[in-house]
Amino acid sequence: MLLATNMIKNPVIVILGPTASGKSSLAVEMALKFNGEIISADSRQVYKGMEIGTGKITTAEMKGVKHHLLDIANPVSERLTVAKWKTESEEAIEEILSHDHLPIICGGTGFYISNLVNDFSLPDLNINIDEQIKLEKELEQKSEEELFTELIGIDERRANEIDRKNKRRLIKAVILGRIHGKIPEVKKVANDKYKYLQIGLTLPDEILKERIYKRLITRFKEGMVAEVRGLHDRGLSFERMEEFGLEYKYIAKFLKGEIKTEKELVEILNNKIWQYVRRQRTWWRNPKDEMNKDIKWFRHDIAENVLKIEGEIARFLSDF
RNA sequence: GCGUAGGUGGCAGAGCGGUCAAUUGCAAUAGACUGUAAAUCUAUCGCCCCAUGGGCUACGGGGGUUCAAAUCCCUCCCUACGCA
Repeated sequence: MLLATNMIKNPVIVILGPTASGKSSLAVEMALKFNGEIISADSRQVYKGMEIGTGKITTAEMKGVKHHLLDIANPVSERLTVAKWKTESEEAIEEILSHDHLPIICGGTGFYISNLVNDFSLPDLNINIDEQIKLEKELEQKSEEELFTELIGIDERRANEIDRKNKRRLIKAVILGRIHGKIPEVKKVANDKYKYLQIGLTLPDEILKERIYKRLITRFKEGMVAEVRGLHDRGLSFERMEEFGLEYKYIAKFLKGEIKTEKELVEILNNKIWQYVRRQRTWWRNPKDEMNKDIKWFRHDIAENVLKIEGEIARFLSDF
């Protein structure tokens, strides 16, 4: 019985790891074994119509397992952020638990997972996207120094810890400050609702690189460029695509003619995806995030490890 | 064969007598991260050392001018374009 009670925390599984490490299929496998449902923790797969470019799981690959938080936002008119994702994911967890299924968070966006698992609090921004973009454009005109100075006036604590060379963060902090005044200190709330088991998937560099490359080629064959072109035809600006990064950013550049050949495009993407993998690894390596220490890492190229993971989950569940 | 423009660090590409181990971009490596996170930002990036300093080898090869050369001269090799 997994139903929430006041006494017992509920179990939530997290499957994380760098891109192309095989998270999605493992999550499905585990969901089938443990009667689970999957919640995607991917900052790009939340958008409708962004399929091949995000490596989104297909209906066939889901094997009947219910997936949450895919296709919940319109990339043209909406901007999904951590706060929204956190709220939605918690709702999904509750829903899954309510019919006695096991919630399995699966994804590569460490920032999102960290916010959920640490249960960081984020007040409602309460500003619509057009207003926000207008403010961003306005603040973009200012220098880092000016932004920093304004931030000190609003929220000294945040100013002291912020990376004062990172303009985007400064702008966001100033906007938050203008709306909310001092931003409450972020701290880990003692999470009394859920108990998490975090499974990390890894692969040796050479194997991961090869997988990334092969997957890239496959996706080109599946019509990734056409998908991006189609999105653009339906109103998704190249500017916005560049903001999405990776596949969308560089295919947009290709369609604009800034990247000349498909060969060049593949090469650039291959590098950029690898750089992304390294950023993901850096995130999970960060010792300041206490929850990182609890991640149980498994090499996904060793067949027995799937059984080990299964055992790990079974043992974890036996405590509830 | 003649003419012209070039040959610079993994790549692209600045520098054109000293302040150059050499601007910058990319790639590479490490790191940060609380509201766009696939984004954004930072650091390192010839070799060696008794390392906020010192030594060595470097700007196609060789030679020369100069106190001093990636930068000037000679010569050889190579590349691109033009003319034969």
